[in-house]
Amino acid sequence: MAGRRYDPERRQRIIDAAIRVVGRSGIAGLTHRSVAQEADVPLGSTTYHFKTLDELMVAALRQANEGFAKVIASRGGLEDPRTDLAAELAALTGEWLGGERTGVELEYELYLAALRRPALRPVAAEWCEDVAAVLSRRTDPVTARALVALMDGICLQVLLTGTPYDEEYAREVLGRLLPGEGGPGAGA
Amino acid sequence: MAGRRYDPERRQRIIDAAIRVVGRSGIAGLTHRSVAQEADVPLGSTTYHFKTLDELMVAALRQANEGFAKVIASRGGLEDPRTDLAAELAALTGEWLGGERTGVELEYELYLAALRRPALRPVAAEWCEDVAAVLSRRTDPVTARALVALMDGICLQVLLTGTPYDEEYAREVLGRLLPGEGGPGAGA
DNA sequence: ATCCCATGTGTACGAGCGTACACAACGGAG
DNA sequence: CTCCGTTGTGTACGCTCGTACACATGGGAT
Repeated sequence: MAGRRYDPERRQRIIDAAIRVVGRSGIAGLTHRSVAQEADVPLGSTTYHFKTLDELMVAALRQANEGFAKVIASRGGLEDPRTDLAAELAALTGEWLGGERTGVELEYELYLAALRRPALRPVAAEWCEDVAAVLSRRTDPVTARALVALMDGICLQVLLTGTPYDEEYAREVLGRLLPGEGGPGAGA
Repeated sequence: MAGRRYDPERRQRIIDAAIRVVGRSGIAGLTHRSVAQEADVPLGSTTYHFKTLDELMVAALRQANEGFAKVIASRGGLEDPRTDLAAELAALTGEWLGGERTGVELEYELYLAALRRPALRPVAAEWCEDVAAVLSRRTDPVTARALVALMDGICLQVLLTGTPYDEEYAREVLGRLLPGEGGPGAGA
C-alpha cells in the first residue's frame, strides 16, 4: 500500500511543469514530451501518471483554480459587508490581471479549453460555482453569477484585444449589477 | 488578366471548409490536410492559398464575425429606441445559442484563439468594437462595452458549464447595466 | 534467501503534421 | 510552331507526436 518507490512529489512536479508549459507555449504546446522535459522526468513518467493529456489538463486546471481561490482568500475584504463589493472585485481583478500576464493567460486558456473538452467542463463549472458561492455571501446568487460573468467578460476583452485594464470602469459597471447599491439587508 | 485557371471560388471554398472543420473538430483539428479533404481540393491548394494556418484562421474568424453581424443586422429591433434593449439582447443571444451549438462553439473557439495568437487579436478586437458600436446607438459607449462583456461572460458560462441558457436571467442582469432603467430620454 | 509482482523507466514504432519540391497545364511572345 | 513563365497539383521528406512494449528495481510473501 503506497510503499515501495511511491513518490507523490513526482506527480506534483509533473503538474507544475504542465502549468509552466501551458503558460509558455499554450495548450497547443502541451505534450507528454514537453512536460517530461520541463519536469525533468522521463517520458514514460508522464504517460504513467497521466494516461491522457486530458487527465493532465484536468489536474492543471484544478490546481490553477486553487491558485485563484487563494488570491480571493487573501482578500479578506471580499467578505466584509462594509466594503464596496464592486470596488473589491475590480481591485482583485486588476491585481490578477496586473500581475504576470502569463499566469492569467494560462488559467484562462485552461478554463476556456473546457469549450471543447468535456472532461474539463466539471472543473470549469466548479470554478464558476466556487467564485459565485464566495460572492453569494455578499449578494444574492443571481447577482453573484452575473458578477462572475461580467468579470469573465471584462478579463476576456482585456486579454483578447490588448486593451489595458481599466479598474475604474470595472468598478462602475460591476456596481451596476448590484441590486440595491449600498443597500444592506443581506446581513446574517 | 487573371485568366488562365484562375479560380477565386476555390479560396472561398477552402475558408468554408476550414470553418466546418473547426466546427467539427476544433482548432486542434485544423490542419492543411483536414481542410483540403473537407474542401475536396488537393493538399497543395490549401498551402498555396494560405501559406500558414494563422492566415486561414484569420480569414475564418473574419467570416464567422460577418455571420454574427448578419444575425445582429437581421434584428432590426436592436436599433429601435422603443424596444427594451436588454430584452432584445437577451433574445438575440438566446437565438444565437439556441441554434446550432456547433456554430456558436466554432465562433467562440476562433474568437478565443486570439488569446494566444496575436494575428487573430485585431480581428477579435474588431468584433468587439463592431458590436459595441451597434449598441452605442442605444446607449453610451461605456455601457455598450459592458453589455458586450456581460454577454460574452454569459455565453461563456453556458458553453463552458453546460448550463442551459436562461433568457430571463440574461435580460434581468443585462438590464441592470443600463444606466437609466427603462428611462427614456435617450431618444434621438 | 528466494521469488514475484507492482512500480517506474527507456526505447522503438506507426501515424499525421508542415513544408519543400518536381512536375503538368495553360496562354502569350517571338 | 516553339518556347517560356505563371499557375496549380501531387508526392516525398523530416519531424514530432501518442502509444506500446520490453526492461530495471526493490519491497513483501513464503
